[in-house]
Amino acid sequence: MSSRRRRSLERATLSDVARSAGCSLMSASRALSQPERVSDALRERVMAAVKALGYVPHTAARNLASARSNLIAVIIPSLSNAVFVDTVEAIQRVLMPAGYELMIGVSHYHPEEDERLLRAYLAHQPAGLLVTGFERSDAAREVLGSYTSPIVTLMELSDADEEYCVGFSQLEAGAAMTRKLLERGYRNIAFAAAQLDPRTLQRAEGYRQVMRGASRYDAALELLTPQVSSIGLGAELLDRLLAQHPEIDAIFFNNDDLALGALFRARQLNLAVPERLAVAGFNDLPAAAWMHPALTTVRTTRGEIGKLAGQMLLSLMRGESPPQRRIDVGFEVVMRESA
Amino acid sequence: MSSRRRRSLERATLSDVARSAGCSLMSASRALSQPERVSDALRERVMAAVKALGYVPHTAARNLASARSNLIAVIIPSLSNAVFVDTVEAIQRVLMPAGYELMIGVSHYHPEEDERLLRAYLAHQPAGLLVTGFERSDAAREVLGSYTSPIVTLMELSDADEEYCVGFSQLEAGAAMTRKLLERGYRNIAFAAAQLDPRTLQRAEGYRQVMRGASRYDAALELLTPQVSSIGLGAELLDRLLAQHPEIDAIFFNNDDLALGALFRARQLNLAVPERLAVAGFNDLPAAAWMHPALTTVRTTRGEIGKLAGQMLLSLMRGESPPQRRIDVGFEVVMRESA
DNA sequence: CTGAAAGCGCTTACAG
DNA sequence: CTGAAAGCGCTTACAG
Repeated sequence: MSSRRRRSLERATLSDVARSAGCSLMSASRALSQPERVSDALRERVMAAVKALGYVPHTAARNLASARSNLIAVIIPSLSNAVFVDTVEAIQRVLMPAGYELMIGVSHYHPEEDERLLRAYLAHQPAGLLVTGFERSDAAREVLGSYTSPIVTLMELSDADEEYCVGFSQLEAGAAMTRKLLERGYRNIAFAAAQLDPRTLQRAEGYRQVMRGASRYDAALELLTPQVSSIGLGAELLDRLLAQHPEIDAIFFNNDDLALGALFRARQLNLAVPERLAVAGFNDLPAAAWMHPALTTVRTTRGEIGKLAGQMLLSLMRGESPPQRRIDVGFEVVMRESA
Repeated sequence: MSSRRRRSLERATLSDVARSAGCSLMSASRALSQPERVSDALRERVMAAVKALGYVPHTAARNLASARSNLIAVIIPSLSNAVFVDTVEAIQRVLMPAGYELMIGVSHYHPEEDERLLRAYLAHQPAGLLVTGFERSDAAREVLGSYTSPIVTLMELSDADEEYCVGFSQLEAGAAMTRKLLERGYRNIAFAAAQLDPRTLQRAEGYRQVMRGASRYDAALELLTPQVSSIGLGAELLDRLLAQHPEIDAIFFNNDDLALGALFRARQLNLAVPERLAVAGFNDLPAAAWMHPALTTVRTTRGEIGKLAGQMLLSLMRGESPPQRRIDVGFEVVMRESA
């Protein structure tokens, strides 16, 4: 009668089901959650009532009452980047069959967004949390501090070795590609990056260390821009780098989108790749191998990262302690035609 | 004392906050949700307690008590397809500032997944629902039937005109590109598609109608495969089509990934595009314009779709009736070099 | 401006 | 195998 009652008219509750099945609320509850602990007759009556009323259980109420949750929050910086899509898909493939539901939050590489999402998602009491990388604002860190369920970090490896994480050394990957480029004889190797998220900067640091080690480091050959990565931006970065430093003989791009753009631009400019200019990328997206020349890049196993992180979280949520706190999935430098 | 109590030790509740602030539970509640209706002194004490205890409100409890929800469920078939990523991003941009949170579900083009997601998400009592297209299983339709909050359908337009939807006529888009190809003088135009979701089939139907109208329809030139779209598959479809029907002078691909693959393959085979074979795609992904030859394709405004659908949902959730139930955002045939 | 009580829809020990 | 009661964390009318 009160306006609160009105909702019951709109959607059936468990107590409607119980009434319709002629049993108590809690028998109805049990028939649904532990069907084997209930008589066949009761179970059938309840199921019939569920069907007749179109009953859909109220997850939030269930979670609240049971002090459990089937929600997993995963926070990634971007969905436009295929790397994270692959990771999320893999996570979903292991967590969904286990009865969990994913809440996917996209921070767009903004620390404030990251914090906002963390706050919003933790307010849902997720059973587990998957975050990308270790860097976050103090406020975000504080929010995380009050969270008591398992957390697994994606993409990066903790130095501290006291956090659960699945990833690879971004610095090492940046270093490895730079080393290869030097081995191939390139001397004036530029590094071009956008977005400037922590992983990009770690790769840049890897590049820097190797270039310094070879006494070839020149800060002017580093082009870092906070803009969003895109094919068009890659083309633009190529233009800028070559205009200012025609001596450049190779460019190592922070990701494949940028490198693809550079390859397209080189073609427009009739620049011979890799003879005049070598181009390398990062991630090995599907298009990389198909380009002409085929793109030299670093292959990352994000599917593996998602899968292993999902499994680690699963075992943590079961209260087990996983064999390893930190899983290094590695990476692979793939030399193709462009460098 | 009981094991139930233990949770309170782990995370602060509103009643902990109230105790710490020396006020009633409901004053604390009010201080948080309607800060202006509370004295400055009280507000400050409550805020201090919140901070000190690291209190995070329990969204599920709030939603349950208030019979409201800040959750919006959106169900899309894929995240690997940039089209849906763009759509979701746009939706998020309008709904998030309004205080809503997105639950993103990916059905992988499987009706059973679609149904499962619908069931799982509706169990969270979302304030609104965004779904992709109209086709779904009977079971899914039944689940939807019990849902009483607003629903807006993305991508397609309803014939019935009794549903809320934002999209464009996929059939018309397929027809328009086919017409253009005929105008350009191509005669043996093949249609190649993967995934075979409803929208793909509608585009195929558009192609069919136009080809029939021109008395050029040949069922053998339609290559439909349920496989997942990818660049590699596009290359493969080109091979198959040309092997069986060398007379083909143009291929209209169901999406850009496929068309890109065909362009790459054509280059490997030294096939002149468009002289020997014209290639057209669908969606106008970023790479399309950069290819060589640049890809002829159909530009779809998924950002617009997401934005308008989000706005429509917003006004429906406010109880308003939006000016239009059905918004046609159209499409644009973009003729470039490949056809 | 502030508070006591009831209730959101469900589950969990505890009895029988 | 089944049920009455209490409680999950919060908000909502209703009083004062």
